[in-house]
Amino acid sequence: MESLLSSLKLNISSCLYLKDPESSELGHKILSKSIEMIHELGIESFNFKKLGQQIDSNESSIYRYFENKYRLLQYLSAMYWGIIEYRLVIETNAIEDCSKKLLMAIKILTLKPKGIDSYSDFDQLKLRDIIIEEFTKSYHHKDIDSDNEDGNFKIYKRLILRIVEMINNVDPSYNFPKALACHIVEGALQQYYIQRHFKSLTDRKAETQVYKFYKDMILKVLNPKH
Amino acid sequence: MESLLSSLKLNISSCLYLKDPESSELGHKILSKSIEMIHELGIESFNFKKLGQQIDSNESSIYRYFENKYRLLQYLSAMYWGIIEYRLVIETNAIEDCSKKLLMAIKILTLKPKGIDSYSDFDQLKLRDIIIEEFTKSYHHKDIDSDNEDGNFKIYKRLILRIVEMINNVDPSYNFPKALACHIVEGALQQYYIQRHFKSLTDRKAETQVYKFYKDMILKVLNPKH
DNA sequence: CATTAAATAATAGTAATACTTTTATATTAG
DNA sequence: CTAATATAAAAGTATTACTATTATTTAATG
Repeated sequence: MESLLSSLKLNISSCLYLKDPESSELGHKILSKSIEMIHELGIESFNFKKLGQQIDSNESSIYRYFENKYRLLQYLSAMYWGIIEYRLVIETNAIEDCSKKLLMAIKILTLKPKGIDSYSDFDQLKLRDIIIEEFTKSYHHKDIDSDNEDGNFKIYKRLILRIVEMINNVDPSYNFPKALACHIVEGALQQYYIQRHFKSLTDRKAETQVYKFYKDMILKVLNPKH
Repeated sequence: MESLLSSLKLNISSCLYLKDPESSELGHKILSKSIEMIHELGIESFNFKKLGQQIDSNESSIYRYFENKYRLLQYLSAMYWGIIEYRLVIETNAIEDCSKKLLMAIKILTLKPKGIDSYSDFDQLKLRDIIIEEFTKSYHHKDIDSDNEDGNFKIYKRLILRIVEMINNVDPSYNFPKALACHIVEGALQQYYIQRHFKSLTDRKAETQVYKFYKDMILKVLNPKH
C-alpha cells in the first residue's frame, strides 16, 4: 500500500527557501541531486555551480530557490526531521503503553529506516547520512539566533518536544525531560558519527547498538508510574 | 600556590602545527589573540589576515605556524582538552571511591572552571566558549579520517578513555561504557549550546543543571559493585 | 492563436577569501 | 662578524560565493 506521506506535503518553513522547490521540476532536481552530491562531496566542497552542471541547469537559477548552500542544507534537514516526525506520530499513535510508545520513538530515531516508503524521489538513506555528517553545521554558526527566530528549526524543535511529552507521560516526576530528549535525538547522530570515524571510541559496531544504549538508559533513568 | 601545570607543557601533537607556537613570542600572541578573535567573530568570519592586523604581524608569518584556521582550531581544542585531562587526573587522583571519582570527573567536564589557575596567558573561559560553539566543526569534515590517523584528536580520545575506565570501575557489567563516556563529554557541550541558543529546549537555565542531569543519569544507569 | 508574464539559461563580473611567492629586513647563534 | 633563521611587506593566484544583465524558453490567459 502506498504511504500516506506520498499524498501529503511536508510543511517546511518558507524562510528556508526563496522559491518553493516543491513547485517545479527544477526544484525537485535541485533537492534530489543535492542530496547525492552533498553525500559524496560533503557540504564544504559542494557548491551551486557544480550542482548546476550536474542537473544541466545554471548556478543562477539555483540561487532563485535558495539563498545559499547552508540554507539548502537547513531545508534538507527540515525534510529529514519532518519525515521522522511523521513516522513518529504514525507509528506510535496506536500504542497505549507510555513506555512502549517512548521506546518505539527511540527506535525510529536510532535505527536505519527499513522499508523506505514511497514518499520521495530521493534517497532517504543518503539523506540520513547527510544529517549524521552535516546537520551540526546547519545550526552551529554566528547567525543561529536569527535563523532560529525565523523559524528555521521549527520542525526539529517540535519533534523534540514530542519526545519530551512522551518522557513526561512515562515519568512526570523526572527533572530533565528536555535535556534527555535533546540528548537522545542529537546523541543518536553523534553515536553514528563516532562509529564511523572514531572506531576506538565505539563499544561494538552494530546498527542496533545505538538503540540498545538508549533503551537501557531510558529504562533505568525513568520511573514508570505503575 | 602556583599551579603545577604552569611548569609543565601540554604535549600537543606536532601534526597540528607547522612550527610550535609555544616556541616563540609571536606563537604565543597567535594563540591568545586568536582565542579572543574566534570568540568574538566565530570561526567562519575569523581569518589570518585579520589576526595579523591585530597582533601587528603578517598573514604570511602566521601561515608558518598553522596550515590554516581549522588546524589552529584543532590546536586550541587540543589545548582545552589537555587542560581538562590534566585537571581530571589531578583532581580525581586522591579519591578512593569509584563513584565519587566519576562524579568529580563529571563536575570537571560540566562546570565552568572557577579558580582559573595561572597556567596560561589566555582567557580560559573564552576558550571554553569557543569549544562549546566551534569544537564540532573541528572534526566534522571530509578529512576527518586522515586527521584522525595523524593523531590530531589523541588527547580528546585519551580523555574519553579515562572516563571509560572510571565507568568500568564503578560498574564492570555495564554494556556501553564508551557510548556513555562520549555522551557525557560531547553532550555537555551540546547542553550548553542549547541553553544559549534554543531556550525552548532547556529545562532550567542554570550552570549546575548540566551537572545535575548527568549525576542523576550516572547514579541510575550504573550499578555500583558494592 | 497571440500576447504577456514568468522561469530559466548563458555570460560576465565583483568582492572576498585562502593561500603562495618573492623579496627585503630583522634577529639570533656560533 | 657571518650565516642561518624568523619575520614583514607586498603582490599575486585560484577559488568561491554571489550578483547583475540580457537573452531565450515555457506557461498562462484572453
